[in-house]
Amino acid sequence: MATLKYSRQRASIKEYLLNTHEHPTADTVYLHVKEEFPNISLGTVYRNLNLLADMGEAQKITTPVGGDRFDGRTDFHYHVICTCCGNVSDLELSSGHIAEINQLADRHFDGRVDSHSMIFHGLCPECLRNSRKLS
Amino acid sequence: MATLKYSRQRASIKEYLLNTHEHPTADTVYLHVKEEFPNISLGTVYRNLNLLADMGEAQKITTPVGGDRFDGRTDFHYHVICTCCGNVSDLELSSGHIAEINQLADRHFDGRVDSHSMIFHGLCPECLRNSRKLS
DNA sequence: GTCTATGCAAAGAGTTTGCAGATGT
DNA sequence: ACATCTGCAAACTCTTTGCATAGAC
Repeated sequence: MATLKYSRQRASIKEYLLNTHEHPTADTVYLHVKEEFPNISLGTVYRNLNLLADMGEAQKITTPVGGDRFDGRTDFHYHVICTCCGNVSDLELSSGHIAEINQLADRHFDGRVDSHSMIFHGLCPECLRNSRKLS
Repeated sequence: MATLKYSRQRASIKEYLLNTHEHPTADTVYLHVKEEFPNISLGTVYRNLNLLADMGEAQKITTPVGGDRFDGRTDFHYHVICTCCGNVSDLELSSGHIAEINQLADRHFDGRVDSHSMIFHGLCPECLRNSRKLS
């Protein structure tokens, strides 16, 4: 089995993920890390994002539109995609509520339900404020 | 605005979606409809699947892995992806429960939550039975 | 006859991968 | 020294699109 070896590129990618709340796409990560490593390639970014996700040091967020997004937070939480501006915000529910959703589903299913991935749609705080001004 | 015109290809695609529970990918739909229309092209299948989804006569299911899947059922319901065989099963929750999830999220969010898309992970009935035999 | 839908093939977005050389341990 | 990681580019998967022709109304 392959041993993981340090790389400045991966460290930079991880640091960026930990310091942003933007839930960037791979391409956004690429453009950002490119400022520190002008020669970095998109392939390297993808390889490291997938590595981090596999190690549980980042989360991959599958969205219905556009590319996947990445999150440096590793604890389980949800995301809200703003139907107005497209931004992705974090949303916390207690682990009790999370487990309840799985149990609820499991009770209504012939097989077995272990987990779920859910993405909410709505308005981010800023777009909500703007929509109120207009009315 | 463009008027929708009948086409045998679209009718066949819709009929297939209504008569299967397999939640096929576009490619699976293509291979099936090809039996009736050997010259049909994948582009036509995609165009019609998107048309049906836009008209609310089918649902597009975004999955974390592999291509999107399509469902002829138009009422709101959930899906379970089997982590063992990859099949997609239907799962019903009452509209009360569905609304409750949105309200729960809305209460914990600064912006506004309108809806959600959720996919469950677990074992389909068949794989669950098989896993019990082994233990 | 007119406008939409089709088949085809090319292009597009997003992502992965093979390889030779650079880098970490 | 040796294994892993990088940059590059090509390849790959899934999906959309432009265009000439066939089909619906």
